[in-house]
Amino acid sequence: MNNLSEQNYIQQISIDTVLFGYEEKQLKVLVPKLDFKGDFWALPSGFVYQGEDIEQAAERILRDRTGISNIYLEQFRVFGKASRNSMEFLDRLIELNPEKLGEKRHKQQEYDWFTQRFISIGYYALVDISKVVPQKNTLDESIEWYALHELPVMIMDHRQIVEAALQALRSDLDEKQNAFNLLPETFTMKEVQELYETIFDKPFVRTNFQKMILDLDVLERLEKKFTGAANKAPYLYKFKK
Amino acid sequence: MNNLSEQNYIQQISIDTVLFGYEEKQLKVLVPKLDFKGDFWALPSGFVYQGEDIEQAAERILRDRTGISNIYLEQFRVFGKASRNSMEFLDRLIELNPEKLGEKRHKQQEYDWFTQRFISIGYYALVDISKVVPQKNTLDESIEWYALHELPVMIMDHRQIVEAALQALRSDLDEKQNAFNLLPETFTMKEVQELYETIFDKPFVRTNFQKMILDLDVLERLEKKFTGAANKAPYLYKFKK
DNA sequence: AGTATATTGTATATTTTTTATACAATAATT
DNA sequence: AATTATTGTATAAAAAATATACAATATACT
Repeated sequence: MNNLSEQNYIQQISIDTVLFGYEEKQLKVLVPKLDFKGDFWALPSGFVYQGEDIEQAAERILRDRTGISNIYLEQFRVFGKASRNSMEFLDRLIELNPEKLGEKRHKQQEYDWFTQRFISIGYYALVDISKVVPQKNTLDESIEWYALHELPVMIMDHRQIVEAALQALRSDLDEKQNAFNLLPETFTMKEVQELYETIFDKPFVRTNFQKMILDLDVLERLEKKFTGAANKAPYLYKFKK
Repeated sequence: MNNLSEQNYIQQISIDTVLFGYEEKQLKVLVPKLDFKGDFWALPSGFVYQGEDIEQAAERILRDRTGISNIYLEQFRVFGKASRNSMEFLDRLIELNPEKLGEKRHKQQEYDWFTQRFISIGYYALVDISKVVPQKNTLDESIEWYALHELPVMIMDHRQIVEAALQALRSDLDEKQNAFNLLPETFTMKEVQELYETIFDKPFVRTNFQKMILDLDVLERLEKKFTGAANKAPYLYKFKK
């Protein structure tokens, strides 16, 4: 651990991010695994510098893990139960990693900082998964995309945070057209439909879906995409804006 | 000021509440005025105790100002700009109230606590305005309901917080039926319509509005209400649940 | 080259929902 | 008993959502 307790962070506030990507007809979430014994997976998280907007902090946390800026971000909820702290998780972490973390008392200051009760601001983010090269940070053993239905067991309430983020994403889709942020630069209508079917976990009727999306008037039609398949080639579209 | 800096509050986190009521066909907001020279109006605000859920904190803040519990509450957004602090406001407050607040340096600790950069969690709440007897707290000169269109100039970004709360209220109305929390125990359909027209600032067609509301299937029809007017008496309804 | 096949784009029919209009019921007043 | 202003409900018209039909087409297969 770095000397987090000495850095210029706001105390007791954390940012937890749920980064969604879309690949192989599945919604995926970027989840780092901690470089400690014991299989600990946690959402990309961080803290807010004194001179930093909370949105900047969320951007920074994601930029550090993805290498890309200008990620589509939405603040969706604050998790503020008094019982919300990492004491249980940290005790187990230390118990399983005595050689690395040493005796509690030798790291008391650091330990105390971490076991404070934290109020966490939840952000979800959407990316074109092909643009991201996941970046381990110093605490990570790995960082990988996990399909939503195959998420590993996560620490604390991180699983519930993912669930709340998914609900927010679905709900936002009614007014915002943010789903297109999950797709590559260009895509076919079929790909859009598969994405929507994945997000809402229900089928759409092809012809009406096509009309509905085109009526949104947010797509620009490009050239055709010839795949070599023995059928009519679909048009490519891009999200205008 | 009490010794806020010595109390067991989480630092740099505040709760700002926008309490909506409905009276005389107007949406109103409960706004205390500070008991200092200089006309300072601020939203009912407060801090979070170490052992307290953020929602409990919001409830407590509103209970203290209204005397009632079980207020309908919704967390709607976090305001977290780095530039968000009360320094400007406090400087002016002290400047205008030297006899009461004394020299800055004599209250340095208190002053420092207040001028920290705060991240504020916004809650809006809905009440039956007739149930509330506004309670001044020790810092208030007055506390009054102000029509949304006649709000006094408020400190810091509190006016924008009200605006964001109103937007959230409107947006939530699509899925939740929380508007009924603004009405008294029983009400006529006309009163419901007037409330909706006030919230959305647009007219509804009476017959279709009535059907729409009844189709929600959240109202229970009671006896008629005889007002003495020379026309058919309307039914009273109550919000079931 | 001509036919077959799977998919795509669009048009149209059908159903449902929303909005507009009509009208009977009724609580006082005259 | 007729009059008036509202209320409750029914129905007509318009719009939106959903279902169905079909022509266009990129390639494979004969």
